[in-house]
Amino acid sequence: MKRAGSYNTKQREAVLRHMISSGGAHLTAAQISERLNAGGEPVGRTTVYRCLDRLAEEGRVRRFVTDGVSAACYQYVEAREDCHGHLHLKCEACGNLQHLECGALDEIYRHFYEEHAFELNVLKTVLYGKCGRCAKKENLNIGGDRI
Amino acid sequence: MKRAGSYNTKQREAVLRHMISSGGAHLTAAQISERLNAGGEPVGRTTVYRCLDRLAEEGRVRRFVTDGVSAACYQYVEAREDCHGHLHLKCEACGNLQHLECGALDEIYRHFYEEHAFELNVLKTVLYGKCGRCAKKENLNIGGDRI
DNA sequence: TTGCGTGCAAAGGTTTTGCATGGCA
DNA sequence: TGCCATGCAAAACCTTTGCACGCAA
Repeated sequence: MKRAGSYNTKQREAVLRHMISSGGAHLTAAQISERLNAGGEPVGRTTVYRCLDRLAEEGRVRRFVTDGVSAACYQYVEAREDCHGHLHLKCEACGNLQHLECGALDEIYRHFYEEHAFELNVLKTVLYGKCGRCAKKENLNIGGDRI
Repeated sequence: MKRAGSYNTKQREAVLRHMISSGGAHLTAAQISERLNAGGEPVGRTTVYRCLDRLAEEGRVRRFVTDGVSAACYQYVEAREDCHGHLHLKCEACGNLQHLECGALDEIYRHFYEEHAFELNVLKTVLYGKCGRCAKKENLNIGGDRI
């Protein structure tokens, strides 16, 4: 599964291990680098980018972009690829990105596929809206505009 | 529908007019600025960004991010009222943007709202995937990758 | 030894911000 | 007149690249 002529290095292992141990968390390259540095396994930002690039190429990690301004997020992909995984919900108010893991999603997929002949790409799709906390906050005090 | 205390300027009109006349094309801020300059209606890049920000806020324009490295694209959104409660499906293969009009959507909204406390923003959300035509095509001849 | 990997610094690109000027109402 | 808008330059930001050095095999 390894690219021919590639070496195993501590840094590469550290990055992969950190992705795995973070579960399905969304991490930026900078976060990964910082955490590894704090954990006593320093890996430069450049190297983190390069490792993630390769991992993404191999399909072990997926890269996604929310708004294009903040940094890209990387997420570990469970070995099982054809499990539907999950959708992502991005709150436009607080910027929080939340995983949506829900049994009803299968039904939604099926609906799009059967009724609209559309194969939803879960990896790329991000749903935008407002999370419960922010919606509540906005109802309490009107005029709290945020980016 | 205008923000209170906003002025109409030539630049803002020029940007909006250009978006409208470009149909549903995907344009970057730089492209818009260049074309307007070439057309004798100079609008600075900064201003283009600010106009697009506001138009996106008003829902008249949609902002797309492809990879987070190249520039974001902006696209004019038909201002029809009957487009209000519709999701958009974007085919990653042929690029076609399809309006989704379906009674089941209400149920989906309600599901997100009640089960996940998430208010879906229909204006900004685009579902990515593959339309029926392209999925069928891909099954016939393997290896037709497109961006 | 060979050649890939690493990491610093710098470059490249997009988007935002500060600030003085100009224009709408 | 009072704001808001504009646009230049510069900043902020993420990501990539050049290059010398280090390390895996």
